[in-house]
Amino acid sequence: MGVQFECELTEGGALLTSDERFKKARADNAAEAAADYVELIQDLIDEFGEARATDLATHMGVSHVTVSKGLQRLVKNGLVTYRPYRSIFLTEKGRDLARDARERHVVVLQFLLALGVPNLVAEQDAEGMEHHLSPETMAAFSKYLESARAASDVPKN
Amino acid sequence: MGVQFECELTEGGALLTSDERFKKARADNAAEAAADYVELIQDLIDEFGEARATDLATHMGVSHVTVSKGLQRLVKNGLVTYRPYRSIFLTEKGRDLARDARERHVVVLQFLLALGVPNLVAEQDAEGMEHHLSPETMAAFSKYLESARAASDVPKN
DNA sequence: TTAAACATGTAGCCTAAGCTAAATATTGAG
DNA sequence: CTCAATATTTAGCTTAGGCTACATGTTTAA
Repeated sequence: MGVQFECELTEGGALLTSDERFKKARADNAAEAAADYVELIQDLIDEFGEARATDLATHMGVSHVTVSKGLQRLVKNGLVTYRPYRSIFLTEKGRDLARDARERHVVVLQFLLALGVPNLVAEQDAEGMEHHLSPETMAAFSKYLESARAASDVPKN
Repeated sequence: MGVQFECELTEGGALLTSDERFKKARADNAAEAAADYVELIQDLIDEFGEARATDLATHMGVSHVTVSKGLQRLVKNGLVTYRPYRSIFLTEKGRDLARDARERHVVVLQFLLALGVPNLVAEQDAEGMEHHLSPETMAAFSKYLESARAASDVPKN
């Protein structure tokens, strides 16, 4: 453990100060909830043509009150617009974030499935992981997926 | 998105209710901080023979006050014992958790490195991911690691 | 041995994410 | 058109994790 610049991290390099990992992990946490919201909102819109607060609460398994406060925060952060008792809309920024989240989700999920992780577990883990992956790791996952597809040689064509 | 039991999740299955993923992700968050603490405490003990609150603060990049409160919670949860102004010790339970966290960390890190993710990024992402992986996914990572090692044919013996 | 430096702790504040209970607004059936 | 069902918001509480400022305990060096 202990990030420190160039050492062999896996064999107990000296612990240095203020590891960036920790800060990163913390900062991510804030963005995570927002990403979950916009992703689900977009999904609901795609599926049913609109997203309502109650639907969000149901799907996320939290109370409608929690959603109400969450939405207020999304509005404050410019990800969402809505009028009381009306449908929820994503802003440009919100749609971008949703698209991003979605793409990551798909890549991570496919990757786990390709590795042989069972469907349900893969879904859960993808949800847990997808907010914590750097572009580099996402790229590595994609690359693996491609080579795995190539290896199994045009599965169905 | 949308977990729902057996469907093809990757091609927009109908969104069902109260996806378990969300609940899981939330519950994980609480345990995550604790795991980070005990892992770092164990590392400091291994490295320097003891762990002090200030060291934790420095390494985690938070204030000593935050650590103070964090430690109080760890004590409350039976992971740690310490006397004011003295070294911090892990309980049996704390050591178990630390060992677990450590093993997971190593596997995830090795896995990412094997996939070609650069060292520093792999460290960061491992930190982000390691608390969110099911036993099944951990097993899949291990399996991949083994076959990767086998493939590169006894790299150095 | 005592004052400075260092380590810890406490008070009090913030945000986020959760909750229940209660108020209010909208919709839809009679 | 009105009343019940449904949807949303507000108030107020909890826990967790941050913070600064300040208080207090411990070490150490002159």
